[in-house]
Amino acid sequence: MSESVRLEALEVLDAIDRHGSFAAAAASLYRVPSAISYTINQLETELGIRVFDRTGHRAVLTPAGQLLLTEGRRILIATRELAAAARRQADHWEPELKIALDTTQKPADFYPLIAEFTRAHPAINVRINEEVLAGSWEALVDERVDLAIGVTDPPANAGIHRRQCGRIDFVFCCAPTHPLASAPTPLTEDAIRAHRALVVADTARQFSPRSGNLIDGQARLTVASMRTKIEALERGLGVGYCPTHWVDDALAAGRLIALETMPPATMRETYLLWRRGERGRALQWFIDRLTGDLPD
Amino acid sequence: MSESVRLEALEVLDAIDRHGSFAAAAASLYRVPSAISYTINQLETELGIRVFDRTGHRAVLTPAGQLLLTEGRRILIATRELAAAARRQADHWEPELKIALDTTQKPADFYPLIAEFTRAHPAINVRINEEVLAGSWEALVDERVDLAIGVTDPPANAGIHRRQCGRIDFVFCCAPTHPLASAPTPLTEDAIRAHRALVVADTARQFSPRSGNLIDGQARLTVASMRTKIEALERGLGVGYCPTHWVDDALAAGRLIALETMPPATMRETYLLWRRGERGRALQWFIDRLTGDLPD
DNA sequence: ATAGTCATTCAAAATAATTGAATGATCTTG
DNA sequence: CAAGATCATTCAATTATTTTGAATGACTAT
Repeated sequence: MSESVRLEALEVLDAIDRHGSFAAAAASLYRVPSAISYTINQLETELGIRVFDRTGHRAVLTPAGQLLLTEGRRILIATRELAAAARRQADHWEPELKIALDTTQKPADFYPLIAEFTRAHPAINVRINEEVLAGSWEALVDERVDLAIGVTDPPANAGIHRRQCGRIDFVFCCAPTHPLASAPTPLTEDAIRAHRALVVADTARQFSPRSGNLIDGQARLTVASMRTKIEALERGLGVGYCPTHWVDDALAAGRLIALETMPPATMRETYLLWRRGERGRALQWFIDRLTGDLPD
Repeated sequence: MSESVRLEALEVLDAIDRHGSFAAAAASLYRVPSAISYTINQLETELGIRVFDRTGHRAVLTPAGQLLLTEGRRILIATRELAAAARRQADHWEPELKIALDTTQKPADFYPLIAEFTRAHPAINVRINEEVLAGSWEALVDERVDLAIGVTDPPANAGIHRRQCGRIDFVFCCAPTHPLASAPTPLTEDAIRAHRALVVADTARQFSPRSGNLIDGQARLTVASMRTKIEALERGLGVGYCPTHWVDDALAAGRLIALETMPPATMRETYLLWRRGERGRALQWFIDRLTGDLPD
């Protein structure tokens, strides 16, 4: 009456099924057969149903017993996993680590690191969000992510720890067919302003969107990611600054051309950000790796 | 050591969280506070971790304890649902009823019946497959479904129970723009053979496909369902027999025209089929309803 | 037929859970 | 700031539950 199904009973049910009889199950659990009968009886009276059909020599599962067995196994597994997860959590290994990756970073550059982590810690889930400009910072503050990688110009905040983890050079690009491609360089702001800028949308939800490398008064085409921005640049839909490592291939293949600007494209430092006080070991693992040998 | 997490402990954890303190939880469980301490201590020693932080006045969950609470609640719910499902199963209410609906039947005709059933038995899942010709029968024999509705010409089989549940009239149809539309009626087999037949593909996987209402030597266009067949007929892609209730609208709207044939279209009886010996109450519910007042 | 296996029952023994009183720590409130 | 209230823990005693072991009857295989 207190609890209708006890894990103990599900455990016994599993043992009976796997060993073929009450007696064999009893042996496998280092108990006596009557103890098995007792547990199954208790289960049956509690549920008010028959779990085994005893008309024959050996007891055989009823359909309801079959259901209890198969679904019960799921519950047993979930329970064991919960115990393991709780122990890991107590050991400061998070069950899940959520990472915001700034769109200036190429996700593929991080795959080897992720692969290494998941190999070492198969039970810990890793989730990667791609974020733009203030999006990473906001996600961190809102506790939607635990670590932000590759953020440029993070605001100062006492609750957020930062560490420089690389630098990014930008280059002004457009398609070879774009009118600006044949303009005299270095390009002035006025020359650029006459053409549509390709902008990756800030993923921040609440904070006022920042704009990076942008000239006031310029028409914009806003896209969702760096990858889309570069595709749009290649198709001549606009112009804009891109991280050099994102456009190396396109520049080498002639799908884009680089143009000097005045003032020149600024180099920016990229930061690793995490909430001060968070001491999860998975988080620490990534921080150590990313500031030890810089992936960029 | 025997079981690392007991449902009892998860229950207590839940009560502590919901009532705010060990003392309040004890009251809600009609036990004494020390019993709560005992259970939590047992959980902690079992897992080898702290579940509550007792530095302050009142005990507060550690991150690991939080994990145990939230995930543990899922397990408690799953366990209660399992108990309920086992009782229903023992009461001969199947956890799920799988129905094969022959393509000669319009699914919409059965929605009210399904709705009535799911309203009366919200916990029982209903799954409907649409099947063609031998497909329903095969799905039944293979135990992929429990009930087949609207099957024509079912083979005799000792293990399969059948009951007539309606009849279907067929009518030979084509688009008004189709060459046959202006041919002299009744159409002879030779006249029909010259034109492509629209055929719904038999969904049987192993048994040799049957063909319904088909003349040998006729070119075919095979489609996946009666709905597709009628759409293809309307677009003049072929000719063929259709159940009258499927094409009423199209005939009335002039999108299809009906043609007499010699020999004339045959009426077929439709059957309800289920495996002999299956006595589930959900199955019986549908059998009773479908043979009580015929939905067709 | 007979020896072996199987599940059950029941009383006894062993184990586990619960209680209640005592304790110290912390919070509330006047 | 002191007094009273609330909180969680401990420990020995009590109560409840589980496990055992021996006896029993039912079935199987040889």
